[in-house]
Amino acid sequence: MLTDALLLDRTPTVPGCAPARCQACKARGNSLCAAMGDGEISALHAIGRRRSLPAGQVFNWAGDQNNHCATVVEGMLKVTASTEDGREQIVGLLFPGDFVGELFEEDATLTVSTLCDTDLCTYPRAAFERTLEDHPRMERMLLRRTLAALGDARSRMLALGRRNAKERIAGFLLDLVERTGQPAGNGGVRIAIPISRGEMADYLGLTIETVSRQLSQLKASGILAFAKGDRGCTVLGEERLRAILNPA
Amino acid sequence: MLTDALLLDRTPTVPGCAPARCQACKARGNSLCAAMGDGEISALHAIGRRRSLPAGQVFNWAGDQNNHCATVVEGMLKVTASTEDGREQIVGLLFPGDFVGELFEEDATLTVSTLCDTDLCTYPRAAFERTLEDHPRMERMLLRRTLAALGDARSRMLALGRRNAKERIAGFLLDLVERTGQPAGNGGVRIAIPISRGEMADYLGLTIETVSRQLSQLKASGILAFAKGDRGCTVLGEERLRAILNPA
DNA sequence: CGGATCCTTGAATAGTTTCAACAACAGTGG
DNA sequence: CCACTGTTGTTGAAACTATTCAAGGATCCG
Repeated sequence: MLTDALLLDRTPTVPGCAPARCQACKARGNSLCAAMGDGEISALHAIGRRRSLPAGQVFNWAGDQNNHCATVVEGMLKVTASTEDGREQIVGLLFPGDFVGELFEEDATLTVSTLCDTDLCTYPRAAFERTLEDHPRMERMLLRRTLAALGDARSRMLALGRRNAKERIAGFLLDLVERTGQPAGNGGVRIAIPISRGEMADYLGLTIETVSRQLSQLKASGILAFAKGDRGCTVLGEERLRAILNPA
Repeated sequence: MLTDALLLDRTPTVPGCAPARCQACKARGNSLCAAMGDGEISALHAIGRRRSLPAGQVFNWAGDQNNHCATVVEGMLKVTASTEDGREQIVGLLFPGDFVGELFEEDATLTVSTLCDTDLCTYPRAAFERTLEDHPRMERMLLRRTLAALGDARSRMLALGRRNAKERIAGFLLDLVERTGQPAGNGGVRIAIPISRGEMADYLGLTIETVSRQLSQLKASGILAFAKGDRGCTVLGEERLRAILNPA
């Protein structure tokens, strides 16, 4: 699975009571806020501030003081861990509605940065943690999300520890099919690849060159179709991808 | 194989004060139960059953119905994910006080099994989830643990995706120093290696042979000392291990 | 147009796995 | 008691996979 997003428990809202910004928020339906009634939500609204970041910007550096957390309103972010000598591993991707930040930690251990222009609803971490205490439904929602993220992390550990390059690429593409797949005219599935080759490599624990070579091979064998400079592709052989991911 | 040695403690609940079983529980101090007062804890006690498992026993198979969760009272377990063709990756280790199980999932995706003789306090998952709802302090404790497990998983993703064999071994040994290290006479640190070479390999995403070779090399270079058949070793060069883990 | 970034491809290299053999040890049963 | 078997760990050699190093093409934007 590619995403931490979890759709559940959509509390019906009563129009007219929630602050205007929250009412109009695109992420409201599947963010932590979904757990809050219109009355409750003003507690979060009171401490939250909207912030727009351009693509490629860092929200928080590993090692810095961990003062802020946030909800993704629109856009995408990556969470990266790195070795001292600069090797990077993307340990998570964040989509609208996802929670951003490491709670209960004085210093950040991970770097969070935007993959495209992104809107966030940010909160001071301390204030957010206090709000969490007062709203068990929100805490429950966060628990479920965290459990989902943990499940995700564990399935990626299997990929990083035990799958070869071709299998990792196949798994990644199949995740994208699930998340962004749209039927294409020729019976294939059109998917968006929202990140660069370099970021794919950082996500999959490979090098840029290996990613490029594997994609070229899939193209040559007719499983995949994509044009140069195209951030997306058409999956023509979904079944064959599954066969690669799970060899006999 | 031995027949399933399964011991059930059916101590009746004593309302009002902590049940005797819980009072005497070795894990009480650092498990979820630590969040509960003596009165509260009887709610958990009411649904909990003690269970002893011998080493090498499976608590729950991936794919099976996910009906039970537990707290580790004594012993150790491993959580493994596997590919369809049988490659295994240990995605977590569990120690006394740790929570066992995947909440809010109908079917288990991971296999949990004992690494040594282990005592658990098991709960029916549904009943546990209900109890969780009634006890926000317990839920908060579980959230913190889950966040910690996620942080752990992410640092292991970095290791699996970006570190070579020697670095993974060094990191693993340093973790053990932190967790089980005892000063040894000669200025070194004595650590227990609680798992077999094969399990180390499954944990680190390597093969048995590579683990064995790397350990032999560390021994040859005087960083490590261990005898054949010894499930433990003495770290003589902790600083040199750190230098391996974080090369310039 | 020039420079920067991203992607692709080739050749050589290095690191890990695979395959194979063997030693040490525990438990089993004759 | 001793062979027999299965498990665990070690070591060597060969094979393979992914990385590293290197070069060139494509695209975008000033």
